[in-house]
Amino acid sequence: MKISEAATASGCHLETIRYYERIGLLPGPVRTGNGYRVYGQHDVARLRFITRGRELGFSLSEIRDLLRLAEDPDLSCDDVDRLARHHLAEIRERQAELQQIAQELERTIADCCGGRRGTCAILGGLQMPAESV
Amino acid sequence: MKISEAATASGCHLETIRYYERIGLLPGPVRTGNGYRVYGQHDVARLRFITRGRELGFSLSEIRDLLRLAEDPDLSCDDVDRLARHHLAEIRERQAELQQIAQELERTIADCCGGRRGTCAILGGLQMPAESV
DNA sequence: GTAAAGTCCGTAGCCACTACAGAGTCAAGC
DNA sequence: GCTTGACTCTGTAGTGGCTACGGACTTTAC
Repeated sequence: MKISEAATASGCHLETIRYYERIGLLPGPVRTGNGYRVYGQHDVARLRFITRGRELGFSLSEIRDLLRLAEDPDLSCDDVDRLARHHLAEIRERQAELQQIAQELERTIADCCGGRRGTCAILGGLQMPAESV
Repeated sequence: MKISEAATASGCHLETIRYYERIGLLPGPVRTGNGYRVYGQHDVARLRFITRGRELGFSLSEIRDLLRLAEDPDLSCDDVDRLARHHLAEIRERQAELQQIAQELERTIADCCGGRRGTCAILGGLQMPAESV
């Protein structure tokens, strides 16, 4: 199939497919006589793996590791498990950060009296350094 | 004060201060005869405002808006409030996304039997497109 | 035969910095 | 006065993960 079909089949943007090839995440596919790229089911599966990994918040370099692990049948999946757990821990951390940000924002918004500039609690809150809030 | 002192006082990285100046977020300061930048308390306050806004997850362009609103005393703070609420909504959205990702990751990790590659639930889960998981 | 759509490649842009090179300046110690 | 080291200046390039564009070529549909 051609690149646009591979894009549709994998849910991956056409230009992104070329980008993945450029950075070596996707092997360069077979070409037709005119130079057009030709993809097979295996490529689509790989693209879906990458896309799904991105959706789950893995970085491309983590996905590169996962792909390598997935393609070496001699290794146990301990490394995969470790990578996934590490990533989960990072997500949990990010969640906690966002929760704190949300709470601070909510408090500041609640303090806003809707009045004039001088009394605006939102702008006032932004003046303060983090440790004093 | 010089740029390194302003950096210390504001909690903003020295190179970042120059960057903010370059993109027009911070007005170019007075210079001494030798070309060194000289900052005052007002600049430090502005830098703190920016830094704090970044900590709260506002983009630089949102912060630009907030600064403009903060500096125009004729406007009521409704716009500030609206911006903050909009931002909060985005954070809540991002939290929900992360929660879903975390749940999927946890489920996949739990399904992992720690066995061989062929039965690895983590890699298997990554093969699937999002809508089928 | 022609027009539209698809593909190619290379490059530049996005955000929010961060880092570096190479030059100039300043303060302290000898 | 001279050296040393710390500081500052400017401009540019790198990061990640794309996305968009220009200009050339090919294919497809009518």
